[in-house]
Amino acid sequence: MAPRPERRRRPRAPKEANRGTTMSFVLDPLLVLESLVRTATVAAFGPEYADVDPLVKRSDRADFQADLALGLAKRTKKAPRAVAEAIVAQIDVEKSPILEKIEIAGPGFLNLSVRASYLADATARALADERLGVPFADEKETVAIDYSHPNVAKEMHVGHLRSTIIGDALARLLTFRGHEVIRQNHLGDWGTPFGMLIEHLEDEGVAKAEDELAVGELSGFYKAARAKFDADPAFADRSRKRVVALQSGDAKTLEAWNVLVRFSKKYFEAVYEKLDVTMRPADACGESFYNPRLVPLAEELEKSGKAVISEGALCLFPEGFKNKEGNPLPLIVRKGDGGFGYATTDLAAIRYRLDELKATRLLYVVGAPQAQHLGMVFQAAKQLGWLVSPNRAEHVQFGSVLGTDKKMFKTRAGDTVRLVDLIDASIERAEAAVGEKANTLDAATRAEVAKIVGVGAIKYADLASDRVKDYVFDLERMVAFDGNTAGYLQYAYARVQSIFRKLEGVEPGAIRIVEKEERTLAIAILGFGNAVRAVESTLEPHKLATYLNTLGVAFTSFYEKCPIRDAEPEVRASRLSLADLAAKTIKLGLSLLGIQVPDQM
RNA sequence: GCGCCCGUAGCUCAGCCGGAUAGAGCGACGGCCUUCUAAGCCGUUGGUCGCAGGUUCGAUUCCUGCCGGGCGUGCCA
Repeated sequence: MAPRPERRRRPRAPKEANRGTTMSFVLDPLLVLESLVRTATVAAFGPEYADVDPLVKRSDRADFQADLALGLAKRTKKAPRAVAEAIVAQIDVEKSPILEKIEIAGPGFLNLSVRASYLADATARALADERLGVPFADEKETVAIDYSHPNVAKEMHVGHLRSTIIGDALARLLTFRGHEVIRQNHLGDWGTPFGMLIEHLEDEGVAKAEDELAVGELSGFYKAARAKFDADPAFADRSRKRVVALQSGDAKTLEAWNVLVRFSKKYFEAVYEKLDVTMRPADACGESFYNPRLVPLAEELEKSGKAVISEGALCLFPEGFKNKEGNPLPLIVRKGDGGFGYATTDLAAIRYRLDELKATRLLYVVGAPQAQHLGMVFQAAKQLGWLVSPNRAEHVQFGSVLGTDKKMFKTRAGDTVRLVDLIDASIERAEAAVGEKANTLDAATRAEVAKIVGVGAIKYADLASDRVKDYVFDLERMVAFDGNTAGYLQYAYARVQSIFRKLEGVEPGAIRIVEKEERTLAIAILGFGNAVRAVESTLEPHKLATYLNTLGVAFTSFYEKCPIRDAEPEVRASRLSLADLAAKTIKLGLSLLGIQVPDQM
C-alpha cells in the first residue's frame, strides 16, 4: 500500500480564543429552560434520563412548553400526567431566576412562563456584548467550503448564483462561530474547450482579447471561439492540437492560457464585489491545480489494487451505487484513453483539503443533480480510508432556479441569464422603489440604498427557503418589502435608526419588560444564538432567515404598540435599548447571510 | 428499469429528530396615519398537509406502496 500521510488528530482541548469578549453563560431562555427541565427529570427519574430531550419550544399558551412527559410515559411506566407532576415537583419556581410559572396542561404538557426580570437581564447582557450573546463554537474546526466555481472564459450566470450566495453565507456564519473557514473556488480552468479559446486568443491578439475580456464580454469571446470551431475545420483542427500542447505543458500555450485565467479571475472579482461576496482571487484553486496530482494518484490506486481496470478504464467501485443492470457503478479514475475526468480531480481535491489544508469538515455547495456523483466520491474517499471520523464531507445541495413559468430560468431568447444582468435588474428595481418612497434622500444616497436593497433582495430570496427545493426567481416578489424578504428587515432596521436620529442625545437605559410586545420581542431576540447554531449544524441558512423574519415581525409589532419618543423617560430609555438590540440583531443576522442594512430607506 | 429529490391555503413559502386548534406573506374583504418612515400594523377569508395502507395513546412529521413533477444512471464537467 502506498504510504499516506498520518491522519492528524485534531486536538480537542478548549481554545483560549473562546474566552474573548463573550460571556460564557447562556442567554436564550429556551436553552436555559431545556437544561432546567432536564435536570428536574434526572432528579425525578434518575441519571439514566440525562439524555432525554425536554422538547422545549415556543408556545401560544405560555412563553414556552415542554412536551417530554408524554413520550416518557412508556419508559417510566407511569401515566403521562404523573410523569409531568414528578418533573414539576423537582422544580422550585419560587427560587428560579427564570421561571415565573409552570403548569401542567392537557395530557401532560408543561407550560412554562418566563420572568420579565430574566428577560430584562438577559437582553441587557446581549446588548453589552458585541457578539450579542452568541457564543463561539465549543469545538472550532477548519472548514473547507467549495462554492461558486465558475468557468474560466465563460460568463457567470444563474447557474452560479445559488452556489455563490449559499456558500458565502455559510462561510460568513461559520467564521462568526469561530471556525477557520477556507474558501475553495474550484474554477473550471482546464479541459478541451481551452484549445479553441486559446486559438481564438491567438487569432485576435492578446490586446484585443484583453479589451473584450476586461469589460466582461466573456460570453462573446467564448461564443466567437465556438462559432469558429463549428464552422471552420482548420480552426477546429488547430484547436485540438492546441489541447495537446496545453496538456503537454507547451510554454507559449500555457502563457495564452494564463491570460485567459487572469482576465477571467479579474472579471469574477468584479462580479463578487458587485454581489458583495467574500470570495477572493486568492481562494481560487481550480481544476488545473490538481493536474500534477492526477497521474500519481491513479498510479497509487492502481498499484495498491484499490482501483481496478474495467472496460479499459481504471475504476473504483464505491459501495451502494449500481448501474442500470444492477452492477456496481464505477467511479472512473483514469479513462480508457489515459485521460482524467472530474472524478479524479474531485478525489485529489478531497485529499488536498484533508492532508494539506488540514480541514476536518468539507462542504460542497453544489447543485442537487450532482448528488450521486458526490455521493460516490465521498464513499470512495471513505473506503480509501481518507475520510475518517471526525473528518467528514457534506454535499450542501440546492435546487434549480426557475423562471416564473416554472421552467429553468432562461432569457426569452432561451439563453442563460448573466449574473451581472440579474443583479443590475434587481438594483434598478430597488432604485425605483426607493425613489418612490424615500424621495427625501439625495441621489447618491439613494443609489447606495438601492444597491444594498437590490443585492439583499436577491440573496435573501435565495437563502430564505429550503435550499434543496427549486425556487422561482421573481424579482417582483424579491424586491417587495412585505412578507419574508430582506426589504422588510432592512426597513425595520432603518426605522430604528430613524428613531435614534430623532432622539439624538437621549440615552438608552435599563431594560424593563412590561408590555406583551416587549416580552415577545425580547424572547425573539434571545433566540438568535440558537438560530445561528441551527444553521451551523444543518447548513440550512433559511433557518436563520425564518428566525430573522420572526424577529422582524416581533419588532414591528413592538414598534407599532410601544411608542418610544413620547413615553415616560424610564420607559423611553428602556424601549430605546430594546429597539437598539433588535436592530443590532437584525443587522448582525443579515450580515451572516451576506446582506447589508441601510441607515435609511 | 433502478436511484435520489420534491408534492402543505388560489399563488410564493415556513413547520416535519411524532404531540394539544397546521403557520406567514401575496391575493380578496374590512379597519388603523394631527403621534418615532402606513415600504407598516390589526382583523376576516381561505387547507381531505398528493393518494392508500402501516407503526403509535397520538402521524403533515416515521415506514411501505402507489400517483404526479424534476434530476441522475460507466469513460462531459
